[in-house]
Amino acid sequence: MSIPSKYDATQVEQKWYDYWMKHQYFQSKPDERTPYTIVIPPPNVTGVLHMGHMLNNTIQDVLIRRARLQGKNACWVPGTDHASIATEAKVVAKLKEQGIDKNDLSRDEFMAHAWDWTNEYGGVILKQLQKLGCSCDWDRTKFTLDDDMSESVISVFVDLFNKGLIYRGYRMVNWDPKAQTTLSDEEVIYEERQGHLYYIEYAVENSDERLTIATTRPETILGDSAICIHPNDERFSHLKGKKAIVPLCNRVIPIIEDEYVDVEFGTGCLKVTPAHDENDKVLGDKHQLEIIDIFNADATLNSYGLHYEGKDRFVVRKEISKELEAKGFLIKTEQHTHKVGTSERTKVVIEPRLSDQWFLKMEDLAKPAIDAVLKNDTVKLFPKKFDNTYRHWMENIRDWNISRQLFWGQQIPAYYFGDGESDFVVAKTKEEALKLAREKSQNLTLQIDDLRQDSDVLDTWFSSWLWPISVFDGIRNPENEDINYYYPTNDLVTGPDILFFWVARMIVAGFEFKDEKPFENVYLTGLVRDKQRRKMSKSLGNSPDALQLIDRFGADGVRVGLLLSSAAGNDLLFDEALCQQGKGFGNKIWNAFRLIQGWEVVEIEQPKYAKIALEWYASKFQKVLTEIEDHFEKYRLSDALMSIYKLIWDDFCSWLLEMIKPTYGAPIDQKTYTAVVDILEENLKILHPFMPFLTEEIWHFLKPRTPKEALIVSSWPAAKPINSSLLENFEFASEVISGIRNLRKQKQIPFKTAVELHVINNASSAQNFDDLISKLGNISLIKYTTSSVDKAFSFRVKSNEYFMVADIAIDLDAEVSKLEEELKYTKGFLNSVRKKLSNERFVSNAPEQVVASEKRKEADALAKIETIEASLKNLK
RNA sequence: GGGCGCGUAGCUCAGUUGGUUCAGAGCACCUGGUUUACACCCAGGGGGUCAGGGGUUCGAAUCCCUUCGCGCCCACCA
Repeated sequence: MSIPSKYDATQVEQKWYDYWMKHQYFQSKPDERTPYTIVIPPPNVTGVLHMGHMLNNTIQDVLIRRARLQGKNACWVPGTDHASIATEAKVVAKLKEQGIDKNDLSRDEFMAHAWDWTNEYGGVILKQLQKLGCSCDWDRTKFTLDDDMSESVISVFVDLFNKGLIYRGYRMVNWDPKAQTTLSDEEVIYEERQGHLYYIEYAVENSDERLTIATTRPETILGDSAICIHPNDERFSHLKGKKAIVPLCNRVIPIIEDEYVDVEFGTGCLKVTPAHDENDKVLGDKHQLEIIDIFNADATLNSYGLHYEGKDRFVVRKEISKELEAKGFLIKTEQHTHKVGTSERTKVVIEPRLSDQWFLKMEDLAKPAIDAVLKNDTVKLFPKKFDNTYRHWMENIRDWNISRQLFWGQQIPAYYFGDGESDFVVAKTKEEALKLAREKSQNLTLQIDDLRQDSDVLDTWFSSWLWPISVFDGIRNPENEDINYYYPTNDLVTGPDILFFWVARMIVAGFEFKDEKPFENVYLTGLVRDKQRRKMSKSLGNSPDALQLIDRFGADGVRVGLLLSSAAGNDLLFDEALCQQGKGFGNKIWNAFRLIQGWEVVEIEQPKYAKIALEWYASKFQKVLTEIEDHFEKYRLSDALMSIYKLIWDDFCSWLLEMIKPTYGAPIDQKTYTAVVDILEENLKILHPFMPFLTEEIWHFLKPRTPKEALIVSSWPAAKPINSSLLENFEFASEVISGIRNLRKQKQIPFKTAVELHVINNASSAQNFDDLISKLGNISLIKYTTSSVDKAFSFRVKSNEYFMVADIAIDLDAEVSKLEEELKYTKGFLNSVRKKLSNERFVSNAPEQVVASEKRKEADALAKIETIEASLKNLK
């Protein structure tokens, strides 16, 4: 089997993904092992892979692959979300291109189109996740609109309704006039906008007086049903009980009093439009005002709009302000900055609108979910700082508006049987509904065709909040094998932007429907931003094409690039250079492997330096392994990766391989070779979760393996004892080697010129590294001595002094001034230490060990001064 | 307006309970090195009043106060 000199990711990655699929390593069925379960945050079914997904799913794959290596029954459930409004908006847009207006279609016709679209584009993203290397159990792929998933949703709705937690309400909701549906509060994005404050005069009835109000929305005066003043505002007290006349439509409205009015703002006098503002609605209810809705569903004006009927709200705003000005009602206009709610999906300004909606009471449901996260630590958020955000939201939770005026989703299972809106029943099926309706109406002649199902569908999140339960069919069959085995799941990896939409609600659903948390840990990733800190988005065009990145750097390279700088919860400033670094890392390992593979192995004695080097690496590996475990424990994946990166690059390649490497062309002994291959294998195991393809490729090149012996299902290295004195001694030896290299560079002594090394004051037990020092420093002789060496370059490591004897002329003056410089610094250092030690309060207050360490510093400094002075004497 | 968090090397960030792993890492930068796995490389190096000011302490990047700058969440005054 010939080994290519360059690693070609594009070839290799597809090969191994196919191999993994073929041998079904991703599949999971309940068995006697401990389960480790992740449910994917289902991406939108029509979505395409973007940077956020890449980050998110790389993290999940790292976790799942590590668990698999640890011998757990790893199960990663993939799937997609029907994303009601987002998908429906896309379908509507596509139909429009074909000249079809959604409003001309029946529900069934529209759904047919939507399913066509879904079947055509849906799941593209799942294929893309495979390119990234995601080891999901694809046989378990779920879609939130699958029949079984929908059944679970409907059954939950019925259940909550029967518990009295779901109710209908005529409420002010966020209306998206473009999508013509309700939005949840979370789907409304407030943006700071430059607007105007219009000052408009209203005539007071039966009087010459005029009253000025300030508004940002002059078009809504047509829906005014009162003027409101503050009861204690003396400027207006004479108007109490009087009436005002709305300009243009000349409607007579009462002047009411309420403490809600802020006397400082505008004119201190407020117009009340209960149909179009939430606060005004509250006032309207309190004072029993008429509700005048002046808008159609698309935010054009209706018949209350007089001659503006049919025109858009913003057109009317301009025109009506002109008309008001022309007729003398508009006194002035001021610039005014305020926040405007816009639709997350369609970007249009949302319209507060009164309508009949379905709500879920949240307060009681939220209680166990609050305790789980904030009191019992049953569910842990990483990083912990999100606890506060979570608390704030959960403790101020509001009822959840779960109905949407769309087609794409689960239709609300409420059936009306009379003329009125209040004559309805809620049931899982139409047949059951009929039974209930007959009972309720006492009308046994009711037929199935007399039932009208509510035309709204459920909010998308009303299906995804069940995700960790419903993917295992735990709603319909609460005691099935899967749900009992896999639930609760272990880790959830998602963005903090859906902490409330989704994470919090899943926790609520978990306790309500399973009496148990849905997952133990929540890893909240950061948002992926570009180098200018802008959020990566389609509209900005600053998001790189995910698949193109994989083509250029390999999935392994991209995975490493993403993880290198993504501490949990911190935003990630994506930079392609990091993918390049990831790819470069792969190349480095590939070449280390080629080096090892190229050696001629013979039965000769193992050199001492190789034995000690291998012993050292064994301990070093263990030390780093415990660090890595610790990082994983804390979900610090980028730290874990960086530890592995440094272990492999620095310790394995730069130190170990250089130390054991035979001279060019020479063979290597069998013992060392076997040991270094074992070491490489252990390295591959811990790297595999991060770089699955490259590691699997090398794994199979190292030895012939059966499918059962594939790296993906091998084993995570077990912890072994660490020889820490060996590590310390190596540390010392490596400083000596650095010292030699440093001197060589300074004095321009090339490596191929062998030099002698004389050591005085030997205080280390690192002597068994001498062979290595000689090898890596090209030292012909190491001599332990008691006196300074004449005409030699020197350096110090701790209290040892090293003299490098080379056959070249030395610059005495330069050596002297170097030593004098060092002497000066050391004396200064000694002074500062002594100053501290002479401070009585320090000596009496500081812990013993701190004082002791200062004393040690003092002694070390004194010794150092002594040796420097001796050297100087020698040189002069 | 209410709440939370941040400001450490040119960049991105570590830095647990104040004290020898306290000033660190990766990248970038500078210098030298190509017959010998890798120039996607090797070796060496420079670089920070820990945002500013004040306080507590024997001792502060770390605790407290304050100023400045930035981010996020919640509520939204017409």
